[in-house]
Amino acid sequence: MQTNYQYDKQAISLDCVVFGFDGQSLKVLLVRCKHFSSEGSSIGNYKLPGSLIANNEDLDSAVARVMEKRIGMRNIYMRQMDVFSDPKRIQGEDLRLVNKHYNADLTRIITVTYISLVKLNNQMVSFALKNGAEWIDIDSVKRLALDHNNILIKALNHIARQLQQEPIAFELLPKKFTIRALRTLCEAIIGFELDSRNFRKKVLSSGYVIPTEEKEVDVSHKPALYYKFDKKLYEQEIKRRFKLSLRSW
Amino acid sequence: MQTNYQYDKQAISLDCVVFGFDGQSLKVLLVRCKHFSSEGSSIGNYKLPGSLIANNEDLDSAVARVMEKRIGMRNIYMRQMDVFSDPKRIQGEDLRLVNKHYNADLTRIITVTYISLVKLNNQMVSFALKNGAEWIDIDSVKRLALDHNNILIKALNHIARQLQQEPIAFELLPKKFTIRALRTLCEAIIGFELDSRNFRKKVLSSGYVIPTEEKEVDVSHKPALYYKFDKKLYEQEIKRRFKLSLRSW
DNA sequence: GCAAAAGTGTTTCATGTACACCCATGT
DNA sequence: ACATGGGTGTACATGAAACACTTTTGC
Repeated sequence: MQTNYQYDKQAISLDCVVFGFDGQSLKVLLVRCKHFSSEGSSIGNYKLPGSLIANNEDLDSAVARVMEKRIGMRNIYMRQMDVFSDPKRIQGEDLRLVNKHYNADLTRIITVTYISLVKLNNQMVSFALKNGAEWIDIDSVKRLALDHNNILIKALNHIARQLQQEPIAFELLPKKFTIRALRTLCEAIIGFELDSRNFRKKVLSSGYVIPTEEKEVDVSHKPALYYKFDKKLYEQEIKRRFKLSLRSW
Repeated sequence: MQTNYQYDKQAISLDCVVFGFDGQSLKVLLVRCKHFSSEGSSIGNYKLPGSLIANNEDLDSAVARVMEKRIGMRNIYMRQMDVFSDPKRIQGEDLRLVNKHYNADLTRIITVTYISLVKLNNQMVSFALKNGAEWIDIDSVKRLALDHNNILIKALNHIARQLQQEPIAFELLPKKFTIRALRTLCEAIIGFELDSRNFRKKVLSSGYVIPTEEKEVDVSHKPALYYKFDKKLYEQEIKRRFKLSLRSW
C-alpha cells in the first residue's frame, strides 16, 4: 500500500446511538434516509443520527446540535464511544451520495461515535416522527446504512458493561420509578433475567436509590413504591468507597 | 458562534501514550520537538509520539507506523482511548508550526489518542535515543507540547481503571517475572501500596499466573520464583466467569 | 379464592482484608 | 546474627446466590 499524504480530503463526522426506554423495552433513535438511498448504494432505510463536524465546533457541541435537531433537547446524557476509521467504511456510491448531500469532495470520512441516553415519553416519540426520525425497538432493528449496524452493536455492548459500573440506568428512567422498571431496563440492556429479590436488595443497599411517598395505582397486584435516584448521595458513596479501597487491595 | 461549514481544512491526527516498565518505575515515551519550537509557541521540549493520518490508512495502521518509527516494532499492545476535538486545542503559532512541518494549510486538528504498552529493556532505551525519543519517568514529566499533558493524565487514569479489569500488566512485564515485579508495577500505576501477602494470593488464585522452575539469583533475601502469564488459561477463565455470571445477578 | 408482583428474611458460600509467623539468602 | 523480602496460614467481615415465605392489590 502506498501511503497517500494528502490531508485535505478527509472529514470527521459523528454518529450518535441514542437509547431510550419507555418502561417496556429499550429503543434506539433512527433517522430515515430517503435523501441518501439510490441504486448501487448500501445505504438502507435507516441510519443513526449524525453529522459532519464543522470547522469551528468541537465534537460535544456537534452532538448537541444533532440532538437539538432530532429530539429537540440539548442537555442530555452523551459520552464518546469509539472512532471508526477504516478508509473503506464509506466508498463508491455511498461516498458519492454523502459528498452530494454535503456539497463536498471527500475521499474518506472518519466517524466518532457517541452514546446518548434519554428518558422516553410520548411527546418525544411524536417529535421524532415530525423530524424524520423514529424510536425503534432494539430487537426489531434491521439493516442500517453504512457500518451503522456495527456501531449499534458496539454501543449495546458498551452500555451493558457500563451498567455494572456506573448509574447510567437512571438516565433512561423518569425521576420516579419502581424497582421493577429499573430491573426490566437492566434486563433489556444485559439480555437476561435477574432475580427480583436479590436485585431489590442490591439496589436498595447501594444507598442512593431512595423511596418516595408515592405508590403505583390501578395495578392488579400489590402496588409498588416509587423510588428516586439521589445523585448527591451517589457521589458521596463513590468517594467513600474510593477511600476504603485505598487501605489495601 | 457562527457555524463554519468548511470541511476541507480539518485533519485527523493520532497521539500515542506509550507506557513502559523497567522493573522499577513506570515510564512514558516522549519525543523531543526541536523542529516545532519557536517564540510565541506553547510547544515545549517534549511531545507525545504522533502523526497526521494519511488519506488511505486507518488509525490502527497509522499507530503501527508511528510505533515502527519510534520503537522499531509494530506488534505491540495498543488501544484507542479518546478523541480531543476542541477547535482551539491547536491554534496561533502552534498551528502555524504544525502546518509548516506537514506542508499543509489546516485550521484545526482533531486528535485520536491511543495507549500502548511495551516491555522495556536497554535496547529499546538506546533505540529511542537514536530516534529522537526518550523514556521518561512518569513522576518526572514536565510541561509537554500542546494539550499533551492532559492526554497523558487521562491515559494514566485510564490504565489504572483498566488494570482492575483486564490483564494489561503483563503487556508491560517480561515473559518471566516475580510477583514482586508485578506488584511494584501495579503500585506504580494505581499510585498507592498494596499488601504483598494478599496481593500474592489474589494473583495466584486468578488461575492464569503460573510458576516456572526458575528462581531469582544474587538477591540478598529469599530468592523469589519467576512466574509467567498464561494467556490461554486467562481466556478460559473469562469464559468460565461469564457463564457463572449468566445464572443470576 | 386466585393470580401476580411487591417486599422480607434466611442460609450458604466465595471473596476481600488484616495480620501473625516462618523461610531462605547476602552481608 | 540480622536485615530483607519470599511465602504460608488464619480469623473475620462483607457480599453474592439461591430460595422460602408473607403482603397487597384486581378480578
